Amino acid sequence: MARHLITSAIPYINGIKHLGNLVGSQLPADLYARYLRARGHEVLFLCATDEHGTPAELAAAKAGKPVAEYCGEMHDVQADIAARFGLSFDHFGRSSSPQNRRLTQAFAARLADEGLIDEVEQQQIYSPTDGRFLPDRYVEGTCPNCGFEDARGDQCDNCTKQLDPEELVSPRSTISGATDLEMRATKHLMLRQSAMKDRLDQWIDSKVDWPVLTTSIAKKWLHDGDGLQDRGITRDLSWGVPVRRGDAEWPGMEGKVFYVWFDAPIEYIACAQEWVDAGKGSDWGRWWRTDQGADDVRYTQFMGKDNVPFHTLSFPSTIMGSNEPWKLVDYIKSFNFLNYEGGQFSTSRGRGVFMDQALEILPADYWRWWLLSRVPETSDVEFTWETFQVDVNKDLADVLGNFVSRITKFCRSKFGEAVPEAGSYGPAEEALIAELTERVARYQTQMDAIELRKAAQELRAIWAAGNEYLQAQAPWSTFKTDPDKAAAQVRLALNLIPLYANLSAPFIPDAAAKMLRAMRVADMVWPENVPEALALLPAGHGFEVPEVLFAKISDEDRNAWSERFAGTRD
RNA sequence: GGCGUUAUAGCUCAGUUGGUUAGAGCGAACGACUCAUAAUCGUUAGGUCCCAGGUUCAAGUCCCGGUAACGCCA
Repeated sequence: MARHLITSAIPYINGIKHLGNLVGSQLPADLYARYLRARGHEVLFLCATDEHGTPAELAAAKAGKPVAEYCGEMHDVQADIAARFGLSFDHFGRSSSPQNRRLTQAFAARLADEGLIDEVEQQQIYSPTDGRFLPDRYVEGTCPNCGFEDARGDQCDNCTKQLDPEELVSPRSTISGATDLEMRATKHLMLRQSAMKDRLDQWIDSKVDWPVLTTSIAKKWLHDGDGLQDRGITRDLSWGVPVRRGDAEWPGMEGKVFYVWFDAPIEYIACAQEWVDAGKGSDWGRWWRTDQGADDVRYTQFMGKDNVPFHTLSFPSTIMGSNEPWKLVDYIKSFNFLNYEGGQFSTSRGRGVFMDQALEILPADYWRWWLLSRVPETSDVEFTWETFQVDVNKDLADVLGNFVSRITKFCRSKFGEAVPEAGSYGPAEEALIAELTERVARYQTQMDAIELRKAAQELRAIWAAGNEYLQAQAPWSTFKTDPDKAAAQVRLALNLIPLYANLSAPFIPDAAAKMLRAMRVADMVWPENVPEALALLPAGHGFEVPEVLFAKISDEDRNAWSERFAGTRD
């Protein structure tokens, strides 16, 4: 038994995430966490909402609420949806927590003490009326390119030209409408990532078993152009972690906050503290401090490819640069993007399926299976309603669901609702047991390696093996000539159900639970020994024929959903 | 405009450090079975691995050029 720390990239607070966000981090992290727990490992699986920054302020303003209140509400909404998707976080924290505030400020102080923070002066737009500096998105004006009057500070929505806010003709504040804007000098903190370059380079080079997607992105940022650049870690906003040097004031940094990308990954650590403070655990140090036992922990991070630079370079800069005994990540599993019907999922345009909508139309297991079995591991992957319908109907309804249905109903009609006793296993049964032993071993190997598509493929083959066995042995024919032999065949086939449930639970936890309930098995137990696991249900053990595990998706449903999710979010 | 990614069967995707007849699932055709959610099981067909060069005994795999699609950035 080992200890595994697992974190998923933390989703941003402003709104409900779509399936592309889900499949890129939280869902595969959950699969891995569930699998490791099932194998008897000690797991701490953490996630949180990423709450700071301008988009949160804008979303709160749009909702007409104070930003803290807005974030609190959205956190609860996201936590609820995550739970309904079966995401088994040990704690779902918040980057705006007091724990994260303290920790972020402490890290900044350490980095400054280590000489890894520079103070630099920059010119930025200031609004005397609002009494604050304005980030790009808080400035609007006339586009210098096309004359559009409501161009934003970062981009003109009319001609799509990318802009700098000072280029705008007659710029105004979007907060107050004030037009008396001026350029003022302001001081910011830069994290000297360039000074960490060689250490990071060696570290990344040592990770020969990491996915190519992860290391290639890291190396590109390390070596492209002038190499790894220093990064501003402060912003002129009010919503965020106030810039302080530990417990002390930071002269010249009054009214500023840390940049969201500085404090967000630190939340991985703070989240473990929140977990303890919430009374769910007793010791976070043994997970995060190498001087408190965390050297024994294997730490795995899950994220989409857009997050890789921050997790391979920025956050490690913070950890390494502190020269304190913090746990560094052992393995970074990164994913490509999921596309939607020939284009991108789009939060702003409401294109694609969002987590809440997904659960309105189908149970979580349908989505979990499809997304996890085709997770974008090596390239971007395309979601289409047609393939979703075909894949889910085939795998879940026809192969797995129908297997459970056919064997329980056949047993009920010929032997009653209990495992039949007569007969004994012959060569065909031994061959099936041997095949499954081999396949389960392969399945475990793939899961251990976090090769998720291959693992799903093996699991599908394990399901199909039951159908192949029944088809070849045909107990419905055997029964006419040799009822005892048919009884033995049925006994083995019934025993496949709890085996399948236990193996499948990381992918489809709800259906797995239903299968075990129908077979009157109380606990999930991983089949470490397949022959023993296939003797779990003794002769005479009662069961029920379960409800249809997976109803099929009809063409009408598919067409209706395809239309509903094509354009704007309803 | 700059940078990057991708290009393999009708569809969605695998193809490990270059090494024998290029794989899977779905879809299609045909057959078997009739216990089951008209489900299952088997067999078969289908590919100039985008185009054009190059390196090599050997290229889907490496290099150069082109084309196309997509993405990112200022």
